[in-house]
Amino acid sequence: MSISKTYLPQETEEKWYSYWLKHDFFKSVPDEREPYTVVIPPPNVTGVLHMGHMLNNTIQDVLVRRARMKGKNACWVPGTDHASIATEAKVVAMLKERGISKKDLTREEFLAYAWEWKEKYGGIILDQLKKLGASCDWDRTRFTLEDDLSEAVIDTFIHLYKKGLIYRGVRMVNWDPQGKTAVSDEEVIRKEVNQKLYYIRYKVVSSESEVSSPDYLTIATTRPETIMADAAICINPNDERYFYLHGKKVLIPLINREIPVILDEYVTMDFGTGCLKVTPAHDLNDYELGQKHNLPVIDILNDDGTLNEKAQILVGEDRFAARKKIAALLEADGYLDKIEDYKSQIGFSERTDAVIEPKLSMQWFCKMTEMAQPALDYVLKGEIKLIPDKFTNTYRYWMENVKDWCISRQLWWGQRIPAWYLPNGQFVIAKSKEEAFEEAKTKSHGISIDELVQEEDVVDTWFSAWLWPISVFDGFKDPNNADINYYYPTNDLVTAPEILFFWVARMIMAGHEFRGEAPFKNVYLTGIVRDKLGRKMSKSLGNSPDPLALIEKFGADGVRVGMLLCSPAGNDLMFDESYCEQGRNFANKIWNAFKLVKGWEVDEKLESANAVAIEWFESRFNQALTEIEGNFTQFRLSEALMSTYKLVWDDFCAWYLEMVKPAYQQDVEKQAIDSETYSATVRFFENILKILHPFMPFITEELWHDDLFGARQELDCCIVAQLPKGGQINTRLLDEVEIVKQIITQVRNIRNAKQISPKEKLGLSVKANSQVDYKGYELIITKLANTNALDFVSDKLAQAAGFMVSTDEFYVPLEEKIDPVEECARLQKEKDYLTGFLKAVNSKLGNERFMANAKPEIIEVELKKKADAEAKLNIIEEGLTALAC
RNA sequence: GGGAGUUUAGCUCAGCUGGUUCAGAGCAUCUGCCUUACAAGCAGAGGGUCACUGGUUCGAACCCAGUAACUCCCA
Repeated sequence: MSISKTYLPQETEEKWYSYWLKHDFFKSVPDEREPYTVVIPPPNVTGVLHMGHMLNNTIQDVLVRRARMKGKNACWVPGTDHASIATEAKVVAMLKERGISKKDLTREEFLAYAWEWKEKYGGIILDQLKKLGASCDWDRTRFTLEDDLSEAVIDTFIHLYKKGLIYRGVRMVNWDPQGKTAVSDEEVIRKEVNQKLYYIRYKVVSSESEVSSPDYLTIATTRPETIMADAAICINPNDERYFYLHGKKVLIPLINREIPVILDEYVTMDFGTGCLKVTPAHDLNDYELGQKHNLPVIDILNDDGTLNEKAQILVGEDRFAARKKIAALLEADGYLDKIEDYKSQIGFSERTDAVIEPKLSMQWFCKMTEMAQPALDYVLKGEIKLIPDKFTNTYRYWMENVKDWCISRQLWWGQRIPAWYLPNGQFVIAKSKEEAFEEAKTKSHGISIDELVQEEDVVDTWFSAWLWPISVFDGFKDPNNADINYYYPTNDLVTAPEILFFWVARMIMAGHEFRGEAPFKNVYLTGIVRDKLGRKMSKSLGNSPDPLALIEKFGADGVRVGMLLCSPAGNDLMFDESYCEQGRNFANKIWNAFKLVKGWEVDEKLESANAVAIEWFESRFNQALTEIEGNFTQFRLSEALMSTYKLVWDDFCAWYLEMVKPAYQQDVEKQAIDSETYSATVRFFENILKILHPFMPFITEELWHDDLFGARQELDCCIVAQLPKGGQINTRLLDEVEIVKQIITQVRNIRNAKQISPKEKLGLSVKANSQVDYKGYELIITKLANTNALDFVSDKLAQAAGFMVSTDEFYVPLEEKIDPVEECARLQKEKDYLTGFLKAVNSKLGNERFMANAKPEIIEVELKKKADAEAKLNIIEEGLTALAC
């Protein structure tokens, strides 16, 4: 291995990913080990990798790799989602470019194009994940629209229908006039929009005798184009202004249709004019009001959002064009009172961005209440943990107020609903036309199979996604197969909080319904990746970096570290390239530490001089191991990474390696080192590679195979190495080394302040008052602070820069005179601080209520504080006296 | 309109049961260094009214009430 000056990711990533694949390290088959299972949240099959995926999959890969290195049988199942609306929209757009309209195609022809599209673009996102280092078992790659998974969808549909949980009904749905399909509430994005409020006069129909009251009323609406669908005008029965309207009828302007005035307290008296036009076909609240008052439903819109013949006027116009035109018509005929600006929330389709139209239509629904209860219980009882747990509240609220799920979509790209209609309008639910025919015969004698017509609609994409943790293991086709029995329930699910409800919650329902068991144990909810300014990264804003370009620039390891550094659990993360830069720099640091060790040559004749340093790092490593383990248990991944980062950079590189590295020898190619230090360092390095591997798989695998670590068997790889087990932690040693570090820092400080070169050796005298045996640390101190051997003294040194660490006094003799005034000031400052500190401690200890209420260990701490401060203060006093300040 | 969350250094965040030597990291900043692993680096330093106001407590970044700003969810 040639050692370049910096780490070059491009040269290693491809090599090792292929190597891992070739040796089936990602592959999992059931065995006697404990399984660790993760199913990927399947990305859209036609999508490309964005920063959200990067974060999500980095986290999954870290968890999976760590589990693998803990001896578990790790299985990460990849796959893609057919994403019916999004994909169909893309296919329609592609066809349009080729001059083909969906309208002119049969279902089969369209699907052929769609599959062609899928084959062409379907694998892209998975290939991108490989660049990131994702250790998925690619042999298990599934697709939500493949035959087996589709069959599972149909079977569950039939199962739920038979159980009475699926029904067909007329409902007000969110209609996307551009996609020409119903979309779920979750796929509607509400945005505040500037609108106009039109005040329109309706003529009151009156008998000739009454002329005392105004002969019209005024309503306010944002949707004048729907007046032709009005079924009534509603007023609040308590509204004194309108008592005269009770029992009256009015005429709809322009078309002069007569509609009644109805009374309902639903109407807010102080909004608009207090008169509400009731349009049951085009507004959810109006629909409910209409049901209550038995009003007719007049739907004046076509599926594409144009007006139909029921509107009588402006037939064929788009709803927005019609709005403008009707305003002009009303104006011309004197029906338009005024127009005001008005802000309100409007729903937009998540997929097509079209304004959602509330529309009554016949749809298929899945009842939720019954399934929601057990799904809620899993979370409330803690059998499924949401991380962070603040989401538990939101989850509960949603599950307690769950609405039936509209599962039909007016699309072709998806699983077609297994309903067959008879000529008489009845339908049967069956897996195949033949089975449907058998059942149809019992309903309608003499029917022929050709008369059966299958439902045109497909099911909502989530109706296949909710089965994912079961269907990827063929749990429907073969409910007792070895895989499902072994891997299910899975362990951790890593996903975005945005889909907690329409995916996670429903998977829990499906898990309970079809397996009687929750589908996973932990749900780790990542934040949304935002840019530095806090804006969500999106294609339209153009603020999302290209993930592959980032990998190109900083290396996959660097990007993985970068993603994790800024990703506290559940909080959004403000992504910035500089995090990846930090990741890259870290990789480079590891690389260079390796270069240092690589440059050593064992000299058997040398005595080991580093026993203390070795024992210290061993303890420090074991301590960090415990911290890291704790962080992982709590899913604090960025903290686990930070602990690892500091262990490697600070403790290993900045302290340990500096302590043990051979002093510079001129004209020597390889630095000589004793065998004990060498083997300990190599062992430490190997352990460091192990704990780094889940975060930085490529560089660690690369270094793992260097002959520094001896000859490796073909299958002896870092990816399957077992994480080091914790060992002894010598806390006294750890504490004392902290003191030693302070001494070194203080000496370096003096150097800095006095502008003395690091190359110049200094003297160092110790007046030890504590129990610390500095003799044992002498080598470390003299080496890192570049001083002569310690001079143990019993008196203060004049003509020296002094400092205190704990209660011990240190002096660095200097040639230049120490300014006694300056020295006095330094001591005085320290004395002032300690006096104040001591005062606070004493007042605490003198407080009866503190002594009565505080826990004994707290009091003990305070007593120790007091003793330490007093001891230190004494020494300072002595110093002050000696200087005669 | 209802609900949830957030607010700690220039930035991103820790701070776990209210109690260790005046609140901690990382990055950024400043100063000095191209010191034979690393300038993608080394050594050192500075930086805080813990959003605000009150309360509880011997003791509050932490508990309670209110206020403000921001974010998200639901209508």
